[in-house]
Order: sequence, then structure tokens, then C-alpha cells
Amino acid sequence: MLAAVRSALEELVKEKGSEYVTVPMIAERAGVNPSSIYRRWGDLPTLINEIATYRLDPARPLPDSGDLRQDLLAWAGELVTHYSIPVNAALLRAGAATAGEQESDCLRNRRSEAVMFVERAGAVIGSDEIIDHIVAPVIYRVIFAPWTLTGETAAGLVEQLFSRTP
Amino acid sequence: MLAAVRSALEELVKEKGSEYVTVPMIAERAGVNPSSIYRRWGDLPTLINEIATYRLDPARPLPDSGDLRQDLLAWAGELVTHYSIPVNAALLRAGAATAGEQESDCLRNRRSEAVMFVERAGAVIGSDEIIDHIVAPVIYRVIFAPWTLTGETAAGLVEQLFSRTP
DNA sequence: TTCCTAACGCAAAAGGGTTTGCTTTACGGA
DNA sequence: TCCGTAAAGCAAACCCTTTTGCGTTAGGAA
Repeated sequence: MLAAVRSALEELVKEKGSEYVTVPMIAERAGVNPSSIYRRWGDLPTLINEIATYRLDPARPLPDSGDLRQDLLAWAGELVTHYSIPVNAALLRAGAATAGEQESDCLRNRRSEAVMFVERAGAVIGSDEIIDHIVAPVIYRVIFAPWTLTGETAAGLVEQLFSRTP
Repeated sequence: MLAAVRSALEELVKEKGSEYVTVPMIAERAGVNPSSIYRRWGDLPTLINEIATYRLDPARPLPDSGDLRQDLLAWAGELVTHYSIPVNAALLRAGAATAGEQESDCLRNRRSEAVMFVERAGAVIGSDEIIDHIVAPVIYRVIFAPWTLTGETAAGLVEQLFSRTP
């Protein structure tokens, strides 16, 4: 059932936007009963939040070429590719609405990945800078200006980050 | 009526989060009839989007000291101050959910302001860089990690932007 | 002042979302 | 195999949201 609900939600969120999706809609598309969804998740925002979280597998292998810049380039490209898929972008937007005072899972993973890169490379660059100047611009574009997200976005951001004076 | 609805929505969005606000709630708090809201805005997402837009007055005077860096610093500080107010942050998050294929008004203004700075200063820096490395990090923090938004955030970002090799 | 129009209040009705009690199914351990 | 438990289906009831028709009010133009 989880799988059916997940893909139903993904489809609907892409088709209509998360504000216009309802529990009965999801239930019908998933071939389950609305009451099953209510019992399991309580309400729609909770459901959306949970589904939006289980994306971009935290256990996937990270780039490890030995060169920080190379790795960041691959990693950023991965990020862009992921959110270029409309479903993922829509879920991110939905997650943004429910984010708030505590860190949302969506991005905790991104932060910890950034920390790992930095530690592995020996702090030539700060993890905050990776978040501010690579992750943030990408996420910002995904949410507010998806059409500015291109194949060159990732490379451009990494290059700018590395062109700063040391 | 617009004013009453606006402040009612702002209060409720701050109290409950935008997902849990309904039209009748807003109507009651604003002292108006729900049907008036429906006739004027059509539905809740539209209302939220419009209210979230009319913030950070587009007609306000922009910093103009003659020095680009100085101006950007003041401008970024304004942005941070604005979104440090919980109501404004909540409205931004709500707006994020409804943003999508066309540019949301929330940030069109920011973009045009950036363009103005660049033109006035004679293109020593690109407007895209201002968006990517100042606006985006701020907005990202507002939405996903509000507690990382401090008094030094704006200054730090501007400094980093200017420390790049020309 | 009078008329016209647009916006709002009011109330009833329609529609859809949510809750709830009960039944049925599926799975795992005696 | 035979329970016992947890999850899901089903259907009815409940409640809130949304729509709609109509009366009222406010503001502007003749």
C-alpha cells in the first residue's frame, strides 16, 4: 500500500500541484480506501511530508574521485538531475510549505553529505559554503524558477565557488 | 476588507502553519463572510499567493550610496530582517508551495532590484550572481533552516561574493 | 438627489472530506 | 492447523467547506 500511495501522490502532485491534492483523490488513484490513509497518516500534510522525505536515497554511493572539485561537480549534477524531474520538484515545493522550525529531512541529508566532502578533503572549503553557494542556488531555482535550471547550472556554481581567492 | 483578511491570514499562518488554515477560519478572524472571500479570490491557494506577494513593498527606496558593495550589504540586510519576522517567513513558505512554472511575484521584485544594482554599478558583478549567492542562500535558510539566519548572514554573503577573483 | 453598478452579507443547499464502528483479510507464532 | 493481532476494506454518519441566489449597502456619475 505504501508504494501505491506514494506513486499516486507523486502523480497527482505533478498534475495538479500539492495544494489541490486531496486524500480521497490519492486513495482512488492508489486503489485503496481513504480511511486506510487517514488511519495510517492522520492527515494530508503529514502524508505529504513523509512521502517527500523518502527521495534521493541517503544510502546511495557518493562521488569519490579523490578530487574535491570533481566530486562536488558530480554531486551537484546529481542534485540538478534529481530536481529536474517534475515529480521531485513538486515534492520539494510541497515539503517547503511544511518545513519550519525543525530541520526537514529533505535537506538534512544534503547537509551531512556536504560535511563528509569537506572532512574528506581537509577543509579547503567550508560545508556552509557548499550549502550556501551550491545547494541553496539549486533549490532556490527548483522552487521559484525551474526554467533557469539547466545542464550547466551545476558546473557554473562549482566553478564560481572554486574561483574565490583562498 | 483586504486589510482585515490580510492580517487574519498572517496571524493564522503563523499560528497553525499554512496547511491548516481554511477560508472560514480567515473569514471569522477578519470579521467578513466566507462567501466574500470565495467570490474575490476563488480559492485558498490563490488568496495565499496574493497575500504572500504584497510584502516587502516594491516601491520602497533602494539603498543608493554610490558604492555597490555598500548598497548590496544594506539590501541583503533588509532581506534578512524582513524574513526574520515569523509571519513573513511563513508566507514565503506558503508561497513556495504554490510557486511553479511561472515566476512568482515574491521574487520577481528581488530579481529586478538586483538588475538595477548591476546596471547602476556598471556590471562589475552579474545579477545572476546576486540571486545565486545572496538571495538564494537567504531564502533557502528562511525556508529550511530559519535558525541559521543571523545578524551576520547578510554581511557574510556579501563579503564572500566580493572576495572572488575578478 | 437619483440611478447604476459593484461589492458584501446572509442563509440555505450542495458537495466533498473526515471520522467511526464493524467486518474481513493477511500474516506469524503457538 | 489453529488462533491472535494488526492492517485494510466497507459503509454510514458527521461535519466543514464551497457554492449559489437574493437582499442590502456603498460609492460614483448623471
